[in-house]
Parts: sequence; C-alpha cells; structure tokens
Amino acid sequence: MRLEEVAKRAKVSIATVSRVVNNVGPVKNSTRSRVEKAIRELKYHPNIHARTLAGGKSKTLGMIVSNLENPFFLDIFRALESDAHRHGYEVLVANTDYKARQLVSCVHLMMGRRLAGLAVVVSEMEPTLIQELTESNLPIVFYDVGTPARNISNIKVKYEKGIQKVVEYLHTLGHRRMAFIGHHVGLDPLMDRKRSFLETMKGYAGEVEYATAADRDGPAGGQQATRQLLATGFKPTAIICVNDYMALGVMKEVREHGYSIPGDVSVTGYDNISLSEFAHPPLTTVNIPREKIGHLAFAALVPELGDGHARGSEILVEPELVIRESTGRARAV
Amino acid sequence: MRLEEVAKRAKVSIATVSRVVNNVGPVKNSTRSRVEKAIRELKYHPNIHARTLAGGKSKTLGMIVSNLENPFFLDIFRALESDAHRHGYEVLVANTDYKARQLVSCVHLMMGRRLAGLAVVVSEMEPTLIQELTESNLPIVFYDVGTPARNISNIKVKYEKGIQKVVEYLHTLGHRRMAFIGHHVGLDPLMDRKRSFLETMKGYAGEVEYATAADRDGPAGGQQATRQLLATGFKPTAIICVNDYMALGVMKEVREHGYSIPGDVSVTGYDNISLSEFAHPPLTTVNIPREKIGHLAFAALVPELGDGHARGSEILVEPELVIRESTGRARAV
DNA sequence: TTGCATGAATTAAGCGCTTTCATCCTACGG
DNA sequence: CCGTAGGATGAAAGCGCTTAATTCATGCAA
Repeated sequence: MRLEEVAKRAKVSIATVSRVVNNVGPVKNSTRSRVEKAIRELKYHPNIHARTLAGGKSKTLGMIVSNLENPFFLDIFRALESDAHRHGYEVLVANTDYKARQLVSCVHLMMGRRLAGLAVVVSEMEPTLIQELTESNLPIVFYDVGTPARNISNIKVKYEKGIQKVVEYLHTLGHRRMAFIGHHVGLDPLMDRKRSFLETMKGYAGEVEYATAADRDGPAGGQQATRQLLATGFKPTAIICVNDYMALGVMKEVREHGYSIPGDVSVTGYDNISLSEFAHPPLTTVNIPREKIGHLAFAALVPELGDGHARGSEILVEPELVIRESTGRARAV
Repeated sequence: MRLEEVAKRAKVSIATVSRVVNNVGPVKNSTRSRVEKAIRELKYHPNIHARTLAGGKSKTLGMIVSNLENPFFLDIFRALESDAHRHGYEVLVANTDYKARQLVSCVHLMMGRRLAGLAVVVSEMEPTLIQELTESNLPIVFYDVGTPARNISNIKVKYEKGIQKVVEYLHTLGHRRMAFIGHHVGLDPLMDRKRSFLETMKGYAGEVEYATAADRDGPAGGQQATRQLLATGFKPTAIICVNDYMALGVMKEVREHGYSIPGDVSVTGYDNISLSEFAHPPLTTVNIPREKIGHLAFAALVPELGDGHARGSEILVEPELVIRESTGRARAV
C-alpha cells in the first residue's frame, strides 16, 4: 500500500496525500476528506523508512541501558517513552548486559537509524566511543558516564552522597561491622559507589570493620555475593547494597543463614525501585528520581519540546534517604 | 557519511562498496580490503532506512506486550531477542498497558516499519485488528489470543490446567476457603483463568467457599485487590493469584493484616518469574516456560532460521506446578 | 475586461541504498 | 595470437516518501 494508490483513489497527486498525512501546507477541506477516506478504505500506513529517508529527520529516539531487567532502567525508559509519545516520538531500547562491546554495537546500530537523539544510560563505557559520539551530530544524553560537549548533555547523580547518608545513618544506629555488596567490579560509576563506601568507612577508622563482595546484577547475584561474603567468616550487622535489585537476593541469603532482618542484620538498597516497598521487610533505600531523570533526558534530547535545560549542559540530581523497615539498631555486641 | 564517500575514498563504485558491506557477490580480495579500510577510517554506518527501502526487506522483528514491567513479558522478550540477535535480527518492543486502543496504534506503527515479523504477546484484543493482520502479509505470532491463518501462528498455554493443578493441590492441603485475585476484568484470556478457577471451585460445590477480586497488574494492584477482598469480611485460607507479579503485593497486604504465610494463609502465583523465588516466603507458582515461548515465537516468525514448526500452526505449551514455601496445610478450623 | 495577488494542487528532484544488467578485464584453450 | 568464458566492476533504475519549485485556479481591484 503506497501513497500512489491512495492518490489514485482520491484522484489527487501523491504530494497532496503526503500533505494531508503530515498535516502540513494548505489543503482544501473537500480534498482533505476525500483523501482521508481513501486512506481509511485502503488501510494505508506510511512507510517509515521512506519517510525518514526523504525527510532527513526521524521521530525516533534511542535508549541504551545496561540491564533492562533491573526495574531501575525500565523506569527511566518508561518516563522517557511517555514524554516521547506525548510529542509523537517513539523510543527504541537496546540492552548491553553491562558489556562494553555490546554497547559499541548498540551505538552503531543506533547510528544507522539516524535517530533524533540517543540516551545512554549505562555503567560501562568505551573511551573511543565517547569520542565517536562527540564527533557525530547526534544529540546525546549520558547518564552517569561521559562528559558534556556541543551535542552531549549529562545527567549525574551524586551517588557518593547517597552512600554517605546510608552509612552515617547506619553508624548512628550503632552499626560497627558493615559490608558493601556491589556488582561488576571494574565499571567506573559503580566503583564510585564502592569507593564512596570505603572512604566513609575510613572516616570511622579504628571504630568500624568492613568488607565488600560483588557479583552480577540482580537478586541471584546479590545472593551469591552474600554467600561469598559470609563464607569469609565476617559477620556484618549491616549490609549496604549497590542497588535494590541485588538487595532482594541479599535478604534471601541473609535469612537462609538464620539471621533476621533487621533484628540481626540491617540491609539497605539503592534506587528506591517500586519493588523495594514490596520486599519483606520493606527496604530502606536511597531514592533516585527515575521519572525525573527520564523527563530530563527527553528535555535534553529535544530541547524545543521538553521544558527547560539547554543541550550540552550538565544536570545534577540529588539522592535522598528513604527509611523503611529493613534497618534497625545494631544488636548489642 | 554515505556509501558514496566511502566509494570515493576507496576509488570504487558504490555498488562495490554495497557488495562488501553486505558480503554478497564476487569482490577481489585486494578491493575488499581497500573498501573495508575506507569504511573503518570514515566510521561508516549504513543507513538502515535507505537499506530496507531499497532492499524491500527488513531484519527487524516487532514485539508487542501488555506490560513490560511485568517480568513475565520481559523474559519472553529477552528470549526472542537473543535468538534474533544470533541471526542478525533486531527486535522492537512496544507496550500497550493492557489497552486495546494502544494495541491498535502499536500495530499500525509496526506496520509502517515493514517488519520481518511481529510477535503479539498481549491479553487484550480488538476484533477488527485480527482481520487487518490476517489480511496483511506480515508474518505474525500470537500468544494467548488470535487464531491461526496463512501468515499467523499461535502459541497457547493451557492456563486452565495450571489453575486446576493449583486448586487441586490446595484442596489436598485442606483448604476450603479460597480466593482468586485477578486483574483487568474484561480481557478474554484473563477471564479464562478466572473462569477456570470458578469451574474447579464448582467441582467442589458445597464443600468450599470462594471469592474473587481484581485490580491492575503489579504488586500495587495485588495489594489493592487483597485489601478489597479482605474488607468484605471473607477470610480465605488460600489466595490464588493470576500471576506472580501481583502475588508480591498480595503477600504484603496479607501480612499487614497480621496473617502469616503460609501459617494462616497460603498464597500462590502463576508464571514462575525469577522474582518468585526471592519473595519471602518463596512463592508456590505455576511455571510457564517463557524462554521456550520466546524461542517458539522466533521460530514461527523466521521458520527458515528457527528450528522446527511451520508458520500458520498452533503450538501448545504445558504449564507445571512449582511448589515452594508460600503454601502449606490449611489451619485447622 | 485585464491584471495580479493568493491559495490549491502538481511536477519533479532527490534521500541513501540494493540490484539488475551491461561492461570490462584477464586468463585460458585452440 | 585470437576468441571467449567468467570473474570483477560500474552504471543506472528504482524503493516510497518529502519538499522545493512550479503551474493552475480563483477572486478582486483597477
């Protein structure tokens, strides 16, 4: 079904049909309705490829995430998508599984699609990629990684601050043996969080003991990391997790060792995904405003439509502590 | 960056470059490497729109789901995507939020993309849509809805059978007051599950009491539905949920009423999403082989690559009971 | 009546690629 | 040494659409 057949049926030129489809330029009402009728009757759907090829511009945004399974990323995607749809855009997602190589191939795929913009919400990075993207003309917004440039905006969260708040809160509750459960050692932004944990710990030097463990993202990874941690003989009274999704698995393993939460061990997450509220006990965590991040991303990619924030800027987002029932006073030693 | 610039730099025609890029037709080795060098140096990425427009065929599959947030759908997507990637295809997801209207617009969007195939994994349906899709030439695979046709395959799960197994199992444990928590009344396949519950209940007529409640998909919906259910004064000893994702919220609400699981109330889910294992207590559920479904979908859409199953057929999948710790003997009356 | 704005519709030139068909070598048998 | 098969290339015709530039009506002032 092509423009031409619609044109023939409505007895006009294809240019006219194109105009009514796109709702641009002057078209007499009688002609318009004749064309619309033909479109309906023939069930015409414009070929998006021909359209973007001819028009040179696309109404599609791309988004690359590290792990779509982690609700954190999904939430950002949904917020971005909702803004996008409101303005007639579509969003394409791609997943990297935290692998830099896959990130590169995702980006190349995206470049081939001549997108209107690309949101890169990942923890891994490939140095050459940053340069390649900077050189391109694609509007880009990075979350967590990258540096601002002519066509690149950055959204950053003060992760360290969140971790710091968590640690201080736990310290106040009397915890002196803490552990950090992370994932994917070697990824910069994730290291930041661990580093922040370690530094805050050093602030309490002499006073506290601590340890760290890591495994892949997700409940299964959290469980595995916890198993390793506890196997070392270290007995933390509080476990700080790099994100909520892992914390779900951490809690399970802690319980399987016969500890109660928060009676024996306090557990904290990070992100405040909606599941954290439905965990048992509900998880103390750090809220990252994912919805806001999605909106900011859209605004950065399509500045003429999204409200505020010019392209090429750096945007900071503040995390905030959410206290629920997975944390409590440290058991007296 | 276009084919032409690569051609100029490698001092060949664009036809030759195209041949190298697509790895078709005879090209002298020396020429090939010259072209490949030029491609690398210029960071050329083919324009996918021009490509599918000219070639007339696409290497993109579409997938429409009801609620990407529910891990059930995400798992199917990931399985499909993994097969797709292995064969050089991409997958586009779209979400309907269980709304038939959104389903229609998703389908139209997909049609405009001239996909290689479309997987429709939704619970809602629009009768005219089925016909429109049947008339189109797009290879399609439906999950749970629709009827087979020339270009349409169907994957169906014997949901009723799963529900039946759950109910019988609970009955064996002595449960005589059961409730069904569903979602989105009015959607056919979901009604099936509820109907199956009601029919099995009738099998125990006189012997058992039962009730039903419903709210939107997800933990929050499960919680809300449970609140309503318990507000009626009905005191079930077992709650059967339409899926695991809702069961997460159901358990929370049950506990907030001071009941223990499974001591006072047994809870079951459906789907066996990976989170069900990390719930507390781990959820008794019915396994739906989502990975297998994803693979079947790919095989149905691209029969020449996927192993087995011709297009236009109907495929049945068997659910199976998974007993964990959220169910136990009914408390003595 | 003629002329000229103005609005409505058409013509035609690409967008960047694939693919057929024609062309050009090169090497080999006669 | 020539003819020619066949591999390697190039030229050119679209794919279905957008968008100038252009033509064609129409109405109104002069």
